[in-house]
Amino acid sequence: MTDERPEVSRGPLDELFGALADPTRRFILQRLIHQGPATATHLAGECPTSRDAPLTRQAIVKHLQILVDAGLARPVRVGREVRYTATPAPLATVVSWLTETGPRWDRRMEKFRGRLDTIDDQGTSTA
Amino acid sequence: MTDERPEVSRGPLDELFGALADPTRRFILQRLIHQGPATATHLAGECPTSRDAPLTRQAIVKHLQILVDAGLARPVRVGREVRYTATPAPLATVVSWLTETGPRWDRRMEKFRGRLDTIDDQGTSTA
DNA sequence: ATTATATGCAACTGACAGGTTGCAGTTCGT
DNA sequence: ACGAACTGCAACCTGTCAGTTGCATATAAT
Repeated sequence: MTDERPEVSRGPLDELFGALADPTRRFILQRLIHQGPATATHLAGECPTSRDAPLTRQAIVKHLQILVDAGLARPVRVGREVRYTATPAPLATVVSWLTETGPRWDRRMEKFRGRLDTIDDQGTSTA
Repeated sequence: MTDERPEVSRGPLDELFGALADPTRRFILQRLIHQGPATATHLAGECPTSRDAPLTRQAIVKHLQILVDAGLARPVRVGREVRYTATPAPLATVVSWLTETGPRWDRRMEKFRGRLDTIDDQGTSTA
């Protein structure tokens, strides 16, 4: 009982929103979802940089780690390479927060909330 | 057209997701939405801190500025005080991105996308 | 065995975010 | 007019984030 205040969130929303706050991370996530799993080395050659030089593999690795920490991706070791798979399920948490945030939104989106729970760890089968 | 690469987003999504990535900011936003407009000074006394000391007014002001920059709040001067009002309309952009991101999500959420546009624009007009 | 490819780890840099303090300028109330 | 309350601005501190480089290590192919 040392703590009786509302206590600032500190939940997964910080990691989720934080992960999505970076354009490179959003690019990677969409890339993994739409084109399937890929390795950090491979992604390094694909990510747009807004500069002329491409991003380093290590930079990508760090971004991927943040996505993994947020629960949005999962590394799978295949021989000497590590293949990252998108696991977009936690996005439902974000949508959930958004729909609970607006006053009229609540009215408008209430009926969808139940369906969002049916989203699974699909993204792309690990195979 | 000197640029033929996909060019990393750089859009409002960075500011939107970035604004929502902080628990204090989420608290303020919800506070403004649910309890109505308030001044920075007033909010300073309400925000949970996870520490024993409350946040400074200046800290709140900075948070509010970030929300304003993201289009999620709007300052209204009333005499000597500045009352901040929530303008949650841009959240539709976030939901929109989320619904366009998943493959099956698209199927599942496609029918809602049109309705999201009906959320009223209370203050997105920075111009 | 040797070489090429891919990941893992650590140190380092530059920039920005969150937060504080102090002070100056405005507006309200009496 | 005078003091109280509120906002605005600027400097400053600290930690974290994005990104890089260099090197070590593990696996695959020949």
